[in-house]
Amino acid sequence: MQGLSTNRIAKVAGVSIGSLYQYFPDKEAVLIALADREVQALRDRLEELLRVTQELPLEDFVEHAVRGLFAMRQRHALLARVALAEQELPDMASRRVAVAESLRDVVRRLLSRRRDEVRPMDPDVVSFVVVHAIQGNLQAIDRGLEPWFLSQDELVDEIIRLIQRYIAPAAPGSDGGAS
Amino acid sequence: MQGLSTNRIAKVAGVSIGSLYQYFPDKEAVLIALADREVQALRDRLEELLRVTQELPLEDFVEHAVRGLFAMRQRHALLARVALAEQELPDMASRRVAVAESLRDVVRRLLSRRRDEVRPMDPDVVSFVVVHAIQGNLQAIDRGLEPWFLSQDELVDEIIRLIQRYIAPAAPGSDGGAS
DNA sequence: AAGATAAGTGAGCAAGTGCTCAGGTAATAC
DNA sequence: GTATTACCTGAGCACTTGCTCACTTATCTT
Repeated sequence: MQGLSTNRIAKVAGVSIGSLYQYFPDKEAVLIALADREVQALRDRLEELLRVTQELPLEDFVEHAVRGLFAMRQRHALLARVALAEQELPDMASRRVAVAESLRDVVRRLLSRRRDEVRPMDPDVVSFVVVHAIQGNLQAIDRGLEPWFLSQDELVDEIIRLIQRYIAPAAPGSDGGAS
Repeated sequence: MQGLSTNRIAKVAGVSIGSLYQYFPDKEAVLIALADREVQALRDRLEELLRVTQELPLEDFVEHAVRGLFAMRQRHALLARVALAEQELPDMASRRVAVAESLRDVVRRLLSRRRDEVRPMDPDVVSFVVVHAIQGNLQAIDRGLEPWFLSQDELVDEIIRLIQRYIAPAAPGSDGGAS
């Protein structure tokens, strides 16, 4: 599994496989422990982001938040790696769900604090869409999918605009009125 | 590699591994052939989507396009599966890039045809952001990440709204003026 | 008919995986 | 010293993987 074998993990950790298996029942437990450590760090960062952005005006707050998520994503490459290995490790899936929930929860709290500055919305639905719209773009960026003529900065700027326009109070004319 | 072994592929295809390796030099070639077939089908569907939506009013067109992409994604689960295996197969990465480019290209053509109905935009940047915002959400949905209290339909509706608000002509008041 | 060419087969190889277990080492107790 | 206890080690197991190659089968030629 692409350089995440138990033998390699043990070697990198500086112990023998024997020792590794004295502390963990199986490989899944090892990966989960690794992931949980990352997840905790990620949660701490999110809390900090919440604290830092809550005093900013709405526009800057969105910008700050998106840039913060971007920086976090780059830093937690290991988590992404481990999460990918999830595929066949069932208990891993729940961790991933938990991470997504944390993210959505933060966004929901961020948005509900500014309830009167944004359009009326269902916070659950909106936070879901926001989080995964951002994630899809960040994923594309750090997969190297952006074409050579677009810089990362331009794209991040545009993602910020996407979110800003999405949560902005409804434009007067062109509202989608259909059920 | 989770049920995508050469032996299994051969069995499913109804031939022996020996025969498989008479036609393909190695596993990567097999996967690429599988992927290319899917990619072609996907491209055809995209062209059809372009044709079908071009007469619709802007709102319906966005809705139709997003729903179309959603349906496509579900149908091409194999491609996603193979693309995941890309991880360690270098030549696979370029196929994935090509798919992303096709998608962006279609969106760009869709948008540039309605240039006067939407806000002024850089078509490359916008199509990138649109495609990957949608992809991030669809991915989350078919990873089963949506919470139990949100239905898929609600989410798809909201994704549609996200795109509509993003490409809509600028609202008069709250435009992001900072460079 | 026999011979030549092409197409297909699957046991088995080398390499890698997750994991075990007989044995080693070091500290403490008597 | 000898036991007891605690931790640690890595050769090696059972298994899966991508891939090979001696061999069988089918098709065509004369």
